[in-house]
Amino acid sequence: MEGLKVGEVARQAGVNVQTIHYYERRGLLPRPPRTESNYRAYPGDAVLRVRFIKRAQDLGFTLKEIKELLSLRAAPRTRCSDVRHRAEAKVQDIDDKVRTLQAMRKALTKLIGECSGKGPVTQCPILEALDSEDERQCRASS
Amino acid sequence: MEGLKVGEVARQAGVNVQTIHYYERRGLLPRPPRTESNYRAYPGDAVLRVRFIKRAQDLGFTLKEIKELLSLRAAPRTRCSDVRHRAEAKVQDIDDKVRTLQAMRKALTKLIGECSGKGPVTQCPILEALDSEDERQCRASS
DNA sequence: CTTGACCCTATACGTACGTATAGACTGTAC
DNA sequence: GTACAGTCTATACGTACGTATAGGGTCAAG
Repeated sequence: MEGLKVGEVARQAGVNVQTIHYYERRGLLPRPPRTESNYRAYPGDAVLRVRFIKRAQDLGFTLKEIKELLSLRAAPRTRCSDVRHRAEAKVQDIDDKVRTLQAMRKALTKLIGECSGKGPVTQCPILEALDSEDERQCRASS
Repeated sequence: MEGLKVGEVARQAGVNVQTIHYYERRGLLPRPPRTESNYRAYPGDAVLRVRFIKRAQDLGFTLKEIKELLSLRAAPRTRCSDVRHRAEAKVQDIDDKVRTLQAMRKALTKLIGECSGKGPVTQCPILEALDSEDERQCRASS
C-alpha cells in the first residue's frame, strides 16, 4: 500500500487526526488520493506540510494567512518580497497587540499601587476606579 | 413608569441591546423587575454596572473574571486584598502574553533579516525556515 | 387606525481553532 | 472468527464574546 494513513501523518506531525481532517476542510491540505477502501493515502511530504502550518502558527499567523502563504508559494512568478511583506505585516500586528497589553498593564499596576490590600472590599480603590465616571481613554481593541 | 428600558441603558452605556441581554444571561447583570407589559425596568445604576464591565474588559479581564469581581464585591467580609490578588494575577497573564508575542516577533524579524526580498519565492528564506526540520523551540501558547 | 420605534423570546450566525461523538466500515492479530 | 485498533462521514460541542434574525407584542404620534 502506497502512502501514509491519516493517523500516521498525525503522529509524525504531532497533531491529532481530527486536526488533519480539519485542515483539509479548511483547504490547507490538499485532498489526498484514496485507497480502495476509501482510506486517505498521503504522500510523505504531507507531514512536512502540517509541520509548516504549525510553525507558521507559532509565528503568529492565522490559518487563513497560512493558506495564503501556501498558495503564494504554489504560484510560479510569486516574488520572495510578497512573503516578506506578509511577515512584516505580521510584525506590525504583534506590535499592536503588545502596545494594547502594555497599556492594560500600566493601568492595572497603577490601580494596584493605589490599593493597600488592607481595607474591606467596599473601599477598594481598584473597584472604585472601575466604577468611577471619569473617562480615562483606555478603550483597547483586544 | 419606573426605571430605564433596555435600549436606554444600552445607549447610556455605549453598548447595544443584545449585549445587555447577553450579560444578563451570563449572570453579569441581575434580572431587573418587569413592567406589566413584560419590559425590563432597570434601576439607574444598571448603566454604571455595564460601564464597570466594559472598563474591566479594557483592563484585560474576561467576563468570567468580571463576574467573580462583581460577586466578590457583593459579598460582605471580602477583603480588598482579594481584589488586589486578581489584579496581580491579571498582570501576570499580560506579561505571559507579551513574552509570547515578543518571542514571535524576534523569530519573525530574524527571518525577515535573512530575506533579501529579491529572489523568486522558491528560494525565500522565510518559507524555507518554515519548512526546515530543525526543531527550534518556538512552541508558543497563543 | 395605522405606521414606526421599541420591546420580548428563542435560535442561529460569526470568528478562530480545533475536539469529541455517533454509527458504520476495514484491516489485522490471536 | 472475533476482538481491537484504525478509518470513514457528519454533526455537535467547546471557548470567548458577542451580533443578527425571526416572529411576535407594545406604545405613542399623526
